[in-house]
Formats: sequence, C-alpha cells, structure tokens
Amino acid sequence: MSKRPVSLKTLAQALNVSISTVSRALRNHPDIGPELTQRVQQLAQELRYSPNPLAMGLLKNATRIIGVIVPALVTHFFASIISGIESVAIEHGYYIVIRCSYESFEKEQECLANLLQLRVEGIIMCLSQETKTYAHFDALLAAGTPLVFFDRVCRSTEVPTVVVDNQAAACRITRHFVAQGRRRIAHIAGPPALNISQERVAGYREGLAAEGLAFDAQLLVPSDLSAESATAATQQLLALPQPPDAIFGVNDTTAFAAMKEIKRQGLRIPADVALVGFTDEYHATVVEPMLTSVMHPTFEMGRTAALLFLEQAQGQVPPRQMVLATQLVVRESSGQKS
Amino acid sequence: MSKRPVSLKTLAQALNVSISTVSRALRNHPDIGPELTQRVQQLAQELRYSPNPLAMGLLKNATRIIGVIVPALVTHFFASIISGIESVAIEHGYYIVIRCSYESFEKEQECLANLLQLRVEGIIMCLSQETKTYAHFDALLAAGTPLVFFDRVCRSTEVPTVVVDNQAAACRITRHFVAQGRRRIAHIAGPPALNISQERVAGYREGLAAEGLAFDAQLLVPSDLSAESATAATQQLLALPQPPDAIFGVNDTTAFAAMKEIKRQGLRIPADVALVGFTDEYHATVVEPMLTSVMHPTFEMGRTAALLFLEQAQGQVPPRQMVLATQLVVRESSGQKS
DNA sequence: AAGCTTTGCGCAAAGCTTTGCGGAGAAAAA
DNA sequence: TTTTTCTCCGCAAAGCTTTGCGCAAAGCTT
Repeated sequence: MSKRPVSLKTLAQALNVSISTVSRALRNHPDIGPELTQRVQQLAQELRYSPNPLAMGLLKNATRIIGVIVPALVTHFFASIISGIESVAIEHGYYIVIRCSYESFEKEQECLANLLQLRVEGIIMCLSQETKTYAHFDALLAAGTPLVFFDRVCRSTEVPTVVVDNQAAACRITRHFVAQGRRRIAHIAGPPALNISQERVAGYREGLAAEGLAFDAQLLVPSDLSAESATAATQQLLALPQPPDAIFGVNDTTAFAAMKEIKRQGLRIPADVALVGFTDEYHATVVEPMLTSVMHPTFEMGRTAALLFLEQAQGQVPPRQMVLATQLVVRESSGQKS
Repeated sequence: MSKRPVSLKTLAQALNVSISTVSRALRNHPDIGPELTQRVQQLAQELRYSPNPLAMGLLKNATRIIGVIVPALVTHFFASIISGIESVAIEHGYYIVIRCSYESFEKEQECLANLLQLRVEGIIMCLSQETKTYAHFDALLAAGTPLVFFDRVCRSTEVPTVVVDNQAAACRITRHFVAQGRRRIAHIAGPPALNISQERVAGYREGLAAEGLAFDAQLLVPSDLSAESATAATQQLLALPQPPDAIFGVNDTTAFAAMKEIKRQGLRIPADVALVGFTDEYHATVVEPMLTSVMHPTFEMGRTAALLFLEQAQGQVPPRQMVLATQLVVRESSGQKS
C-alpha cells in the first residue's frame, strides 16, 4: 500500500490556514496576500505537492485519459501509430490507455465498454478485421464522447477519420508494375469488410483499367492480413495455369510471406515475379531482395488522429476526414522482368 | 463535452430513495429490502450504471492504473512485452498507461514524475540506455509504490525484476559458433551500463574460455543497439587485419544491420561470416539467410513483470528476481564455414 | 468620527462513492 | 398495553479540488 500523497489539506494544516486559501494561493488568486501566497507556494514545492487528478477529474468531469484500441500491438504499424498518438497526447497533458482487440469484434466491444467505464475522454481506434456492424458506437456518439478512427474506418460522416490515399497508392503500384513490363498482376487483398481492402482493390482495378489490362478475378485473392493466409494465397496464385508475374500485397506482412513462398518455390524476384508491399516497415530494407513498398506515414497518422481528437474535445466541430499522402518507395523487388 | 454519466444520484432520484440505499442495494447489503434491492438493480441495468472509478479511486486511494515505461515503442521486442503486461493487467482489472523514454535518462525521469502525478498504483519499466544513476527511484520506494524492472534492471535487491538467462544464452551462442568451425568470434555489444550488455559480454567470454579461445578486445565492439551503430560496428570489424568469421549481435536489430553490411561488402553468410542475433523476432525467418537467434520469451516477460507487480500490490512481499529461460533457434545464418 | 470601500480569508457545496451510526416504524415479547 | 427488538433506510463524513459568497478587519472618504 502506498501512503496518501500530500494534498491541499496537508499544506493547509501545516500552515494553519484553510484549504481554499491554499488552493487560491497556488493559483495566484489576487484575494490571497502576497506574503501568504509566497509561503504556500514554497511549502508546496518542498513537499512536492501535485494536484490529485482524481479529484480534478471528479470536479471537472475530465480524466485527461484517451482510450486507444488497436487490433494488434505487436506490429511495426500499430506500434508506430501509437507512438504518434502518445507524442501528441503528452504535449497536451493527456494520458493514453491502450487496449488490444486482437482483431476480434467481441473483444473490440469489450475494450470499448471497458474504456468507457474508466471514463476516458475519448476513443481513438482502428476497427478490428471482424467488425462489420457499427452499432456499438451509438452509445458513444449519443453521449458526445469524441471518437476518432484511423486507417480502418466507418461512419465517416459522423466520425473524424484519418486514412491514407489507399486507392491512389494501389493504382500507382499497379501502373508501376506495368512500367516494369508486367502484364499479369495479382493482388493479395485484405478482408473485404475493411475500407482499406476495398480501396486498395479499387485502386488496383483502376490501375489495370488505366493501362488497358483486363481484370482477372483469379488474380485477386483475399487474405486475413496474416502471414499464413498470405502464404496460402501466394501458393494459390503460383499454381494458376497462367501464374502472375507481379504480386501486390495488401501490407508488408503479406508481401514478406509471399516473398518467402516465391523463393521457396525456386522462383526469382523480381526476374520471375515482381513484388510490392504496403506500409514500408523497417525490415523492407533488410530482406533480400529489398522490398518495394508504399511508405505509410504511420507516426503522422497517429499524430493526426490525436489532433482530431483534441479538435473534438475542444468543442463540437464537424468531423473532418483527413487523407494522408503515401509514397511509392521503389527498391529491388519490383525491378525489370527478365 | 460529454455529458455526465449516470451516477448513484441519478438512480436515487429516479427511485426516490437515498444515495446510500442505492449503493447498498447494488452490493446486496442485507439492510436493504429484497424488493427495493431488485428495483434498484434493475434500473441500474437499464441505465447502464457503472461506478465512477475516479470516486472510487479517491476513496480507496487506488486508481487501478499501472504505469509502463519503455525505452522504445516501435520495436517487436517492447510491443510484445507490453502486450504481455496488458493481458495480465486486464485479467486483474487494471489499466495500463504507456510512456516512452526514447532511451533518454531525462525523459525517463519525466515519465516517472508524470505517471506518479497520475497516481498510478505502480510502475513496470525497462531502464533507458542512458540511465546510469538510480536515485530517481528513491521517492517511489520511500512511498512504497510498487516498482518492477524487466530486461534492463538495477537495484535488484530492493526491486523485483524479470530478466532472461543472458549469460548462459551468450555462452551457448559462442560455443555454437565454435561447433560450426568458427575461431574468430566477434560480439557487437550493447551500452556498457546495461546489465544485458554486461551479462551477454560475460557469457561471450565464458564461452570463449570454455572453448579454449583467447579473448580479443578488437572483436568486442559496443553499439547503442541501433541499426546505424551496428552498421558502423560491423564495418569496423570487417576492416580488421584479421576479420571475424562469426558475429554475435546483442539483439536482432543489430544482427539485421550487420547482415546488410556483410552482404553489401560482398561477403557470404554463413560461408564467410556466421551471424547470430538475440530476441528472435518474426523477421528472423524472412531475411535471407534466415537468422539464427535466441528466442526471447518477450510476451512471457511482460506477463511475469505484471504478476510481480500484482504480488507487490497485494502486500509487501520481498522482491523476487525472476530469470526466464531462452532457447537458441538455429537457422541458416550460423551454418558451417565453407 | 461615522460610514463606505477594500483587502484577505474561511465556509460550504458540488462532483461520486462507501460505510458507521442513528432513527422511525412495525412486529414481537412481556 | 407497554417495552423490546428487528427491519429498513437516511444522514453525514471522508477522500480532494475549485469557486461563489459571506464576513471581519483595515483603510479610506467626508
């Protein structure tokens, strides 16, 4: 058990004045004489007084805590976003409490309820893969609790969101493949319910169309974003009568898994199959060949999400939809066809 | 601004009874009649009442929040540990608030003060690289606030800690190299102030001695655990008149950087230089050649740290030192010399 | 010197919960 | 019928902070 820290009461008793006087002295209220103010502040320093956030929270109905829900913690992607959120939060005197939904709809609901019990001032989150209905946010919205989505979003007319230019990026990748002499371009997509999957598929098809290539449903394989499903998807693609000469993975994890499988089958990258990922994590430069990927501004996405939260917390401004720009970082894995 | 949530007062007014009666009814106090108890509980359900943690915290002097300080967030290692801490915390009704010291001693002190202001019930942390003095923990210990260190530790007689068998693991690596025909074994070490660096160096030297190899100071190069410094260290090693035929990196980041540099210089792994890392992150199986590494039970380390915290929070038990076992996972990068 | 304005500080309430104690009414005992 | 004993509930305090209001003493005006 830790002892109770020093409170206004402690100071008041030590100085033989009232609690309210101490409170005012600390905030330099003109009602308190300069000499007393001085004495109070000095003692507060010595005893390292700091206001009790629980009492303040009770009074102001504000905990200065932001709840953050991510589908997974152990990924470069989400860790970096959390880092961005934290940096802004700290700058503005907020704390963040992290919860992980483990890509489960049920857990996502639990986390939400759990954080609301804590009386967080708002929620910044990324939808789980399983989330297909959005009614569990009704209570939040009704209560006026700020909510911000990043990357995987929904209800964008009511809720502020931060996303990247998924469609444009996917289109760019597809056209890049064509420029490198590829004609059979495959896409390992994400879960169909997610906006990121949909938008990247849209960009993929837009790119094909722009280059005069027909869309072949066989070349579009869904995954659950995991390495395992990506490996399976790659096997399926490579087993096709006319296998692809280029693969666009919905994220880097997918691309890494595809890379492993392609190499395992004795094919060369990029000579036989070109490969591009999405996110551009650190390891993209470590693997061989180095992975071409879309640079996803993860840290910036976190910061932006936090800023959108602050915006909502200040006053009821209309929800904004932020779209962050990505950049295609061309490396070895998408070189010329041999 | 979000509205005030339903409180005991809300329920009391709705049912026209006193607040204390509602409080007792909800906790099934025998003083309250069964019929009234029933009505109170039902209304509480309907209105989704949940006790205000701030009020409870004020009363019980317990926030049910654990502060967690890590030197870095965007790493597989710390993300996984945090994940472990979170899982135990949730199971026991605690929340965790994350702060990042960015490997800075100054920021570490800030984080600590900041979390104490929040009135966390305890701190679970990993020392920053720069931390060489430990006086900033005095106040914590004096106040009786539980403190737990993981991985990088200090003051182990007063504070519970969780570490891995660093020395044994490093010794095992060194002897594994010898078994693979290596004689000039180098070690890219961590910052000398950290116990993990010291223990791994000790294990490295123990292994050399056990195999009858002389210690060569030139083959021991420190790093700050970053990829950049590891690259520099590798260059330094490879430029030696008698370059090493094996390199043991203090962590996987270091090893990945070394791998990149070795390959850049046109040397083959493991034919010319064998390589082993420490942590065994996911990407160890993605790079080429696949990296031999020490499997570090990160998630388990997080869980153990959280359990040690709980132990301290329950009652003042003597601090325990936990040592988790690692395992050498042999892959391609440490194969036979050609 | 009497009345008025300042100056400087304390009281109390609100925010939410738990809990010891007291008290009113009814049922049981004498 | 009177006293005792339950039964069932409310009051109030504590935990900490802020803030409107009141009050006393000192200073000022005329």
